[in-house]
Amino acid sequence: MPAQDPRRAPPLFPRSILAGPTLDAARALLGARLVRAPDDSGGTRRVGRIVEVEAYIGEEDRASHARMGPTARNGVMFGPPGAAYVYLVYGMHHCLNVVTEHAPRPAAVLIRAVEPLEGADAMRAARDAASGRARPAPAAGEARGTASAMIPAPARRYVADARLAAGPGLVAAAFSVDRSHTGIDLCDPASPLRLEAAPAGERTWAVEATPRIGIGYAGEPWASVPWRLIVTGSPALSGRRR
DNA sequence: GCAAAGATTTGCT
DNA sequence: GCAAATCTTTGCC
Repeated sequence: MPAQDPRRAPPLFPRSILAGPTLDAARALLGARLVRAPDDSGGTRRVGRIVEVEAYIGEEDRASHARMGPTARNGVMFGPPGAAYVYLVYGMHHCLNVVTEHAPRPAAVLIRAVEPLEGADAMRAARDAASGRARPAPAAGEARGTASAMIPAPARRYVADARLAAGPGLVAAAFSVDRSHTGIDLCDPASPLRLEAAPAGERTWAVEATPRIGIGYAGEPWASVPWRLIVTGSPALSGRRR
């Protein structure tokens, strides 16, 4: 089989899929790549394979942030597909969503877990930064601004590469995503954070559907609809391991 | 203007 | 297995 031309542009994730029904988009996002371009927060490119997502569909979905209509927080959900929607939960964790369907219908897919493929070290550093474990050294008198001086992170429990982004808050932390990313176009190859399609020929994977996590307040049927989709058997799925 | 809960993660009991 | 950490957004007075 011929080697792929390395100069070829990365396979973009098609916006047309995100513009379609949200459950179809969610299914298609499994296996796709979440890509973080190199920047100040991490010197290397970070890439992860999406293995767990949840769909939030329409104003009628009582588990969705769109349930109370457009607000300052959720406004981007009512906009065009492909935009990032990032919010803060529990006052400390960020969650990354991909906006789906056509404006003004509000819908999005929450990226709950990815399998690291590139840049695991940068992901570890970003997690430490997000959790405040590695802090900038205190300014010493007039010699301020030595941004490279960092207090080493205290010892912490070992985390396997596959578990670095095994949860929605961890995905955002590992990829240095926060609310400032809300509204950026995830289908634009120039965006610092973007989606890419899985390489052609990558083998297919089994998918399972389960109820969504942590939305019991929504009541039925919303609490039970199987709108959480996972790649069967992935070591990077959210939740505590046995 | 204030009180309550949240699309989570972690560490300790 | 349970509770703390932490702050924005929403709901009600």
